[in-house]
Amino acid sequence: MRTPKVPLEKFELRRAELGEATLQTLAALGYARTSLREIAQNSAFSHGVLHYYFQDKTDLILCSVRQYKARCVTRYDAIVTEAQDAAALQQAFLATLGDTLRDEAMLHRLWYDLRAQAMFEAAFRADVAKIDKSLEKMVWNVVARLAALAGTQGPLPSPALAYAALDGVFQQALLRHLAGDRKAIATMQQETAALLRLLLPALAAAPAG
Amino acid sequence: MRTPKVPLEKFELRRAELGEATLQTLAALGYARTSLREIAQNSAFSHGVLHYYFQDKTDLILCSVRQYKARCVTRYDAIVTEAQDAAALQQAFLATLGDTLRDEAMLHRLWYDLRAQAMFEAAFRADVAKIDKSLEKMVWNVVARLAALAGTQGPLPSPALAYAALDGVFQQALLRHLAGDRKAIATMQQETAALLRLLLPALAAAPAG
Amino acid sequence: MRTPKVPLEKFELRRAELGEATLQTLAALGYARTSLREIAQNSAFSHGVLHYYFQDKTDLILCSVRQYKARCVTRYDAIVTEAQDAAALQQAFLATLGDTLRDEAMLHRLWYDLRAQAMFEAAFRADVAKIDKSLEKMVWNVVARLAALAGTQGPLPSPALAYAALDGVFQQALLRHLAGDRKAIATMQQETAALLRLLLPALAAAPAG
Amino acid sequence: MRTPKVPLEKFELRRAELGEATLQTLAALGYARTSLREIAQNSAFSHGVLHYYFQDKTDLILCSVRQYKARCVTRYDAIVTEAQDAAALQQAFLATLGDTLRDEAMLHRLWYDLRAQAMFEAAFRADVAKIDKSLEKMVWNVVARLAALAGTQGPLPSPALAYAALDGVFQQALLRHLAGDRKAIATMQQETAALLRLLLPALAAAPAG
DNA sequence: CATGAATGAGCCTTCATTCAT
DNA sequence: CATGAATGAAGGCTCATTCAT
Repeated sequence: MRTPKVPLEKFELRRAELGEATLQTLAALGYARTSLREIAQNSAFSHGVLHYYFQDKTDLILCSVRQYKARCVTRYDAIVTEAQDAAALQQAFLATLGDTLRDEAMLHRLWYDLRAQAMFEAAFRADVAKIDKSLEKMVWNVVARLAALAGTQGPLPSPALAYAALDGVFQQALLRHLAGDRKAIATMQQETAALLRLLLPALAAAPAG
Repeated sequence: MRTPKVPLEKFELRRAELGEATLQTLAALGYARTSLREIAQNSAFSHGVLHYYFQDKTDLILCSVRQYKARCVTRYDAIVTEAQDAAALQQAFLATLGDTLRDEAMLHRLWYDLRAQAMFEAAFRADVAKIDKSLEKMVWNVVARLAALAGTQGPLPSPALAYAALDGVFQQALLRHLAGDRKAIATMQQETAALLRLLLPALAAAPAG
Repeated sequence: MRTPKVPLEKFELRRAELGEATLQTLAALGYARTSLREIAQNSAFSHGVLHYYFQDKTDLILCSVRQYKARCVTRYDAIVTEAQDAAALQQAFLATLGDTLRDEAMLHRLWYDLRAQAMFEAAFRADVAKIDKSLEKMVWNVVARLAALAGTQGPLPSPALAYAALDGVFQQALLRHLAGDRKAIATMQQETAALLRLLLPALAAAPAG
Repeated sequence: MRTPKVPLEKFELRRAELGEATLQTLAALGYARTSLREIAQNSAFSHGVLHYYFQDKTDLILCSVRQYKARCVTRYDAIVTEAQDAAALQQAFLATLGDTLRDEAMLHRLWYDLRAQAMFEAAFRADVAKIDKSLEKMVWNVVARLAALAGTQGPLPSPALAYAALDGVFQQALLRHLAGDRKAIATMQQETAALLRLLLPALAAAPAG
């Protein structure tokens, strides 16, 4: 009871804090342009501290990437739980996707950047794959619930296919949004709606309001 | 503004040659890890000459990216022209997709890398967007022809949606392929087939062999 | 000037303990590659405590060097006391030299390292000189006793010369031993015997068994 | 004939130039305190150049060490050739040893430093061993010639023993000289003379003038 | 034209040292 | 007393870029 925090817990807290600064810097500059000095300047600490809490740059980036995951993965849980019918769920989903695109564009471009880096650097692969799997699960939560609410009878698409296709649409939208396209969000929502109708034909019968 | 005293044709030839070396190096190492020295070493020229033919590193990379486009964009023209029926076209498409994934994985991971860089560096955006548009057109060539051969009656998906969804599937497959998944290609082909059936329901009636 | 509130005895005990850890680390890595962190990790203490017990790195190293001296300087006392005749003393001396080379090679290379450092850093000079003097005395103990037992009549070499020459032979042997030469110890013993015969011609008359 | 120097030759020339700057810096600061930036500052170049001409720090140091050897190894050739009798040769030898100690103390302490480093760093061992062998040969040139001129009848000491013992004496003298002992050189000459008389008893009969 | 020598900023990392707790 | 968190200088090294030849 002398020490308010277990040392190890405090250590992890600081790691998380620095991981967050890393995330912000990576999101702002991209992997290729992010240096440890820049990260430290976006934190309350000197750059020497980074090597006190992390083995090396890779360790730091992986830690911050895991933080990204925790932040993303529960984003759609609430709307899945709360939605009363298919139309409402779809609408909430599209709205939240739009919010994400608008508010977290920086963070999401980082994700696509890191996923691309994982194609080159084996060190990133395991973590990136785990996050991708989590995102797939998250998307599937929505799609499966949507299917249930819409009373889908026929076969469902595989979770992998649903995620890949929806992610493809999101990625294109992000690209256009970052290029300054004002209609990127609205277009993304329309295309996502169209894609959902293809994935779950039952939705087409009861279109979203 | 360089005013080359070389005949302009030769100048462009050299640029192309160096662009090709750049492409190979980028594909092997990724944007973040590619240096001008490395590029020069993968070419027949010295390291200093790069700044004679290119303003700076960005100029060089953009040039090499444009070369990437030329290489990709006609890849599916032949099968569109030659296919006699929907089943044959789909089969040829899936086979060629598989070949691409197997034989040009390096080049394609570079594409995803550069597309991610374009989200950070405005200088890359115009070129990346143009290439993305070309790819979309290329994909649409196939999809539209497939629809025609299958005798699709109802509305077609938008070219943007078709491209985004198919690209999403390809990207996931590339990720798994590079991670060592032996079944990545086969899985990609199955998911692409499933996706095509969703995009063009008429295909489902006359499934590919 | 630190005024320790610990009993002075305990303070000195700690210094000795940390000096020992320093000695081990220096012997393992050499002066140029030894860091305070590494030293602390080879001790039972934390890295911060070093600056409580020592003014700075130099102070710590000097302390550990003095410990080295204490360890070495009595090494040949026993054989001088116990030997009954010249042949036995010489044999015991050579045997012990061999043991030293085999068992304490790490510590001895440290000595040569630190002696070289003293040529650059004035701070080391006084301590190194004192140790060198002690070693000279130690060697002379043996040589002088050997001379007495052999019944040497003529003039003796100076202690400084005897030490310098014997040390030169030892140093060469250590170098070869550390380079992996299996015969380094045996060669050293032969050369030392030859050198002793030159230093004390009386030995040649009654050669060691 | 266009280029006044063969490129490769020019490259080696620059390497030698930088090796020389390295040698000066090492001699001034010692291995543990020498940085590449410091070396560059003792040269006409920026520190980036060092990595253009040398693979890494070890490569640079090894190159400079090899230069040390070339400088040392012929130092006594002239006096061996020119000396007419044993007394003259011994006197010339002692005089040159004294000059060396006075004029090149810095360089010689570097040698002892690097020889100590070789006990820790395997990368240095081969070069250090080769130089040590050259020095032994150089010393033996003198000793053997001295023996011949003195008309030595009995067995000679091994070259290794002669070198080790003489080097031990020189090293002690260097230590004292660097510590400010004004009599270090004279003492060294006396002890060397004494050692030579022990090594070559024939010298004692015809003492040096 | 083309080379490769040279620069200097910047990168990741290590380190001795300080200091709040 | 002792810890370990934090600092900032310095280390080896890479890099895009410039420029004399």
